[in-house]
Amino acid sequence: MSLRHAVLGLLAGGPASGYDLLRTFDLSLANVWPATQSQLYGELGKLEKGGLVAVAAEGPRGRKEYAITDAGRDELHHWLTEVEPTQVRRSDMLLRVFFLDRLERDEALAYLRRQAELAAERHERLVELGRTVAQGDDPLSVYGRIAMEWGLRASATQRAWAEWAQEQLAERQPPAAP
Amino acid sequence: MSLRHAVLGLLAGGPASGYDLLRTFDLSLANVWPATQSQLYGELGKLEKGGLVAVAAEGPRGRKEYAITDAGRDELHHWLTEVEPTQVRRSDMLLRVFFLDRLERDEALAYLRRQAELAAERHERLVELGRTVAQGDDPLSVYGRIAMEWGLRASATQRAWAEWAQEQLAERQPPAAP
DNA sequence: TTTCGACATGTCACTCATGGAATGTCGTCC
DNA sequence: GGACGACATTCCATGAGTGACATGTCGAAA
Repeated sequence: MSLRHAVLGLLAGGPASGYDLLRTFDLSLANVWPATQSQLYGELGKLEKGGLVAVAAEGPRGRKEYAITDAGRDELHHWLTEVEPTQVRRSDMLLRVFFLDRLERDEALAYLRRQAELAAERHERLVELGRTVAQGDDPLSVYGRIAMEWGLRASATQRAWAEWAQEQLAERQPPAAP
Repeated sequence: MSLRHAVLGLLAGGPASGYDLLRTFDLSLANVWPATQSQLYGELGKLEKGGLVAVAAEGPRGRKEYAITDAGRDELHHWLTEVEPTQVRRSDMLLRVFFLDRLERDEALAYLRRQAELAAERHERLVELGRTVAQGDDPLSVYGRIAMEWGLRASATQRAWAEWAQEQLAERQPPAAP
């Protein structure tokens, strides 16, 4: 439901072709809203049919440059200011936690340890990403950094949680004496 | 992809009908993996066809009580110990952040303020939930509390982030003098 | 000049998820 | 004994996401 708004949001920054958008997705939005070719081109077609975007120019290789229309701008504004974000709830990482008692104690601890590791890796990757890109002062970089900060805090939180959970488990069920 | 494992995980704790599972979902797993009737019954059918669960007994009103099979237990164990959780990435809340420069400053601040509010509400709801249920010492309660702790920390983190982001915005673009 | 990589769009088949509706049964309370 | 709420399953339409495949063009370098 939100891909259309992601497209509108990007086109609000200037006209672009499907191909352009695809690269922008990979570069900046991939972490919060990945999209495949088929989805993107399909969505562009639907948006055009709905009058929210229009073909502004045609280039070589069949390139079609899309531009946002006034109707599209209205829709984007409405989505940004009036539609409540749906909180993400599905997490197979947490789902597994519910079933940790189906495992041996060591296996359960290993699982939590692994989650701490993964969170640490994700954190590291974001720090790295922050060093290489998004140093600019342009709006997308500024807000990109704010979004990235979310990722940094989230991964740190997850790591701390996974370590805390290991302690809980260790305290609760001390291993049998040899 | 994980609904099947959620079902297997629950059935590993004892046989149950689709209806039973549905209620358990609503009570305990709803926060990490919601499921609808149609999905659940569909999944049970597929699992039975695949030999991972079997009808253990039939009751009144067409009730079919399903039990996990050895193959199902193997699959569950495999999923718990060897399959890496897919990190959740889609977030329309963060997607909007990228487009905040399309808004007036006040609108952008209002958006972030609202996200802080929502996080605080979610936190409050979890605290409340923690008071009313999950006081037991049974495995599902214990691990349920660990999962809940994740939610508590995540919502606290999100709130702090949204407040930080407001400050960033306020510092960066001081309102024009009157 | 040919060839190769980047540019560029599009389709298909499949699975997952959502939400709603239809259908019927059992037990209990009045 | 009738009405009602809880129990219980199944079907269907729609839309979103995935991944693979198909097709073709342009520019530059070897």
